[in-house]
Amino acid sequence: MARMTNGSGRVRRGKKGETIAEAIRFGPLETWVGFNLRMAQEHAFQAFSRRSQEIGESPGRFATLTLIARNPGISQTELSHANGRDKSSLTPVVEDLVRRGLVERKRMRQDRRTYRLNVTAAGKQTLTMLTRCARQHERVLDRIIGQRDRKRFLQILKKIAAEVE
Amino acid sequence: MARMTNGSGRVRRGKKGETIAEAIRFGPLETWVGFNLRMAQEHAFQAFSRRSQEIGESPGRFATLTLIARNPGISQTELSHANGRDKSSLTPVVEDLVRRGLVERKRMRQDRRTYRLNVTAAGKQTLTMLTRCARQHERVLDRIIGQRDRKRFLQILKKIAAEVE
DNA sequence: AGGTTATAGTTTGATATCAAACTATGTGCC
DNA sequence: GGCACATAGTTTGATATCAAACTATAACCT
Repeated sequence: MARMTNGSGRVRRGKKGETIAEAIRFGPLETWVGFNLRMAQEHAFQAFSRRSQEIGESPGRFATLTLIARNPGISQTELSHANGRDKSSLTPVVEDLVRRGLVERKRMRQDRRTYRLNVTAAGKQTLTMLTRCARQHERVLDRIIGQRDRKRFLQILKKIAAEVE
Repeated sequence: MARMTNGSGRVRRGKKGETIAEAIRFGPLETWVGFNLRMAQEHAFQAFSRRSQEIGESPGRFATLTLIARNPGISQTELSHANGRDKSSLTPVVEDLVRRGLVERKRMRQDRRTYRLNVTAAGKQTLTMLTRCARQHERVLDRIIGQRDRKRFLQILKKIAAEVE
């Protein structure tokens, strides 16, 4: 008795110990963009995470690798901005990518503080696999969103990232 | 010279050391929902984080407190599902809320494994402040999204959270 | 009743992230 | 040249999160 079958249900007991199932009330969260944005992101990320783990890569590596590939010689600070993370978060990520031979890193001549990052041949191979995997993920999201609203939806996401103080 | 003024710019040097500004190329990331969802969420969260820190609360506490208030006697597992987090993440959060007297926690009579959570009077006061703060945040997001698209946008976010495998 | 299985919550260990302090270089200005 | 300041990247310390192992209780089955 009283088996929980899904995550959003709620179970209570009456006076005689009988099972009473109730829906969770979300109150104002129901209509707030912030909360729903977080939930959507979290679920989408988890799904992609499972997918990319199948090919043995952490999901965070993907955007990083793509950005390096598309911007040969990019510096770590530029990369961290493009990727929306603090530069300090990038240190271990880049270290790992270099150690595994996916990315190569050279000091700049003119400015010996900064590194130039480039994807190696092996990195390109990995990126190809990751990209395939990301495309599958995108197809799932596309089907959920629907072709008609997709473009507008993307625009709004970009607008939020750009404009929220 | 060569001062970086914003996050998405890229600076390079030519052969004579002159400054060349370039835009970051996002490649496929540009049109992928997953990436843009993450960026939007991150930015929105950061903004709310700053806002809620002004009243001395961590942003994650907000959804938790709202859900307890709206579902008196909710258990930790139910709460963790509603909130989209693992139950183990909730342990320290609830501990902290209880310690600070915002939430009260009692064992259930019929099932001595589970707790019932309730918001205290002090918790309600804090929640009022947090809610005000969240409403301001929502107004900012609303202005960015636009009244016309808001409803559809929310629907899609909910759909993603619900349906992505 | 008693053993097996399920569930609620906690603990533990791993990861990712940020922010602030730090090191090393570079730039601007006198 | 030399001092103040800016910038690139790293280190450190704090937080949040998950997943798996653990504990205690409870339910199910014979």
